[in-house]
Amino acid sequence: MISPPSSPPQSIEELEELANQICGFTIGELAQAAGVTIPTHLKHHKGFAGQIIELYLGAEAGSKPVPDFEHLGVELKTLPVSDKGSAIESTFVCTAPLTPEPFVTFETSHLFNKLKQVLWIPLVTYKNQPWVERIVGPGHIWRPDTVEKQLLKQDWEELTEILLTGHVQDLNASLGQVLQIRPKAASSRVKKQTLDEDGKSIQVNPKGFYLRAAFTTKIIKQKFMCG
DNA sequence: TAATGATCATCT
DNA sequence: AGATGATCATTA
Repeated sequence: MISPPSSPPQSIEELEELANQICGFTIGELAQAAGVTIPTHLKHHKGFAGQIIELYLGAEAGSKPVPDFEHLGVELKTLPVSDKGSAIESTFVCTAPLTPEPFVTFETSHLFNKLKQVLWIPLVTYKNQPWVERIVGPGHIWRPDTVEKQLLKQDWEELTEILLTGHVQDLNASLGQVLQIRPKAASSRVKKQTLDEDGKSIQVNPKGFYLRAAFTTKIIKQKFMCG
């Protein structure tokens, strides 16, 4: 049986090798082999699958606002996909600053820093199957191509402009072609102080950047179309 | 408190 | 069924 590595991968190649080794196993099998207690419901353990994958790929646990494999510049994302290869959920990228710093560009943004290089791990989910049966699919490193980068940049600039000008309250998830901003908090009752368009202090629900499922579906399918 | 890992629940 | 808004656990 397979077991988690004792140290983080030192190169992209090592990371890809680790990803290859867990391909084909289910989340339940990996958790069991690692001696991790398997929760009954995902509702109270939404990050469980992601954390198991982190364990097997040698990612450092933690909540730092930097890529998972900082020394490699690689961010790790698990993505639940249907048996047809479509993303089932949107993908959280990072917290959206309610008051972005002026002069930060897309290229220097926290968001792009995380999306420069992503190791996508598809988790194949069949309908009505328990989530522990999700199968680890073939992982691959993705770097946004010219078109993808331009789409991300457009959306980021549009959304950041709204934040910069204090129109946070006008934001909703329908904005953005490939990116969107949605609530990211323990509940809608959680509030954070910021300023509105007139510079008046207001309280709003914290937000995060998410990649739309249609966008991540294309990324995952590229792997199978181009090899 | 604010960042990480995300999925849940509801509405259209 | 897809999209939007709400929510859950954990760590520093």
